[in-house]
Amino acid sequence: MNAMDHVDKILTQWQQQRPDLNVAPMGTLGRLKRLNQSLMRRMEQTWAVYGLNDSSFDVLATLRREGPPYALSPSDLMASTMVTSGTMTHRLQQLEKAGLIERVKNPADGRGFLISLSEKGFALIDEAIVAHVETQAELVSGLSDEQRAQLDALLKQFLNSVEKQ
Amino acid sequence: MNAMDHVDKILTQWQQQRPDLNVAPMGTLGRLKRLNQSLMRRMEQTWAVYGLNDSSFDVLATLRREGPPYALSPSDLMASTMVTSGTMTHRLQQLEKAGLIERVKNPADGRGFLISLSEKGFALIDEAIVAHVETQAELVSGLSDEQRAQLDALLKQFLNSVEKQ
DNA sequence: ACCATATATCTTGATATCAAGATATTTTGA
DNA sequence: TCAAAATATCTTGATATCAAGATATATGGT
Repeated sequence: MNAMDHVDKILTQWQQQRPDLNVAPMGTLGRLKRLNQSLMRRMEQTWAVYGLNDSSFDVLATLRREGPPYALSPSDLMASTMVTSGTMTHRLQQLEKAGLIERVKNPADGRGFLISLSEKGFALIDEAIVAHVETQAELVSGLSDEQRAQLDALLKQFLNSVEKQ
Repeated sequence: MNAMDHVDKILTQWQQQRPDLNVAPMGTLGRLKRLNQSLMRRMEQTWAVYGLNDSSFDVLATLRREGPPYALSPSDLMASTMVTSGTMTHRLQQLEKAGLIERVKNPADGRGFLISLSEKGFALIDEAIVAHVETQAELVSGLSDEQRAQLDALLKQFLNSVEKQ
């Protein structure tokens, strides 16, 4: 419980080397980063079972949860997933090559496209999401429901404050 | 406070499309991921002022906080920073080219090296860490000290449970 | 109607990362 | 002592990402 973890050791080292620095925030941000890294690696294993990774799962899931007709523009997808246009172009190329999405010219705007789930893409994401949710449940099982809710509230406030800054 | 954020909208969409799924963990993990992404981007701006990025800062800071003689093997650095050997080789090449580290053959083990901060590397990281800590303080300023401590405790337990799994 | 500006997307070039395998050296066990 | 296994590091090949710039189309103001 109170045992020193990897991050505590880092803070102790800094305190000894640079006692002038306030390293408390470093502890919080360091754990956040390391936790995220561990969580991502675990989730990637589940995605890999379905031939997916973070990027491809992200796009397919965004289209799936949108509901019928399971279609968005690349710009909408960029906004949802926080990546640049070059990254989204690349992701869509891969997914199109794999036959998981289809693209049609946007009839309402000659500059753009609409990206939609193919039948194959729909079937795949609808199956993968079940395994993904199970993995996530397992990952948070070290916290009680109440602790998870507390964490949720703190993260929500934190995220809100950072995105406003 | 209670306003719907980006993650809440995602959960609502899933609930409507797939009411069979328990998406509560997805909220927590989604906020963690998005928060980490926002935080990293902000910290990168500070590192860039010193010609550094996440990778190079990470290595230099690890050597600096180690204390005299500011030296570790590539393997030690890999363990501290959670990257593969190929990644560490690449990082060290860049840092050596920039004159921020020096490498000598490990006299005690002919297979390995010791990586140490150059004078230039020491001066740079000792300056950059001050700005970095200031940025971190600003990033967490949306939480009270008590909230930050609470978050810290929850993250610590969470991290511990995930790394054990 | 027309031009300037904004928008949607793609292209290019550079960097970081990983997994798998290669090489050199050390350690272990019979 | 010596062969087998372990370890430390590097190399290779593939992928994902970003920033900056290019191209095509749309929109707004005159």
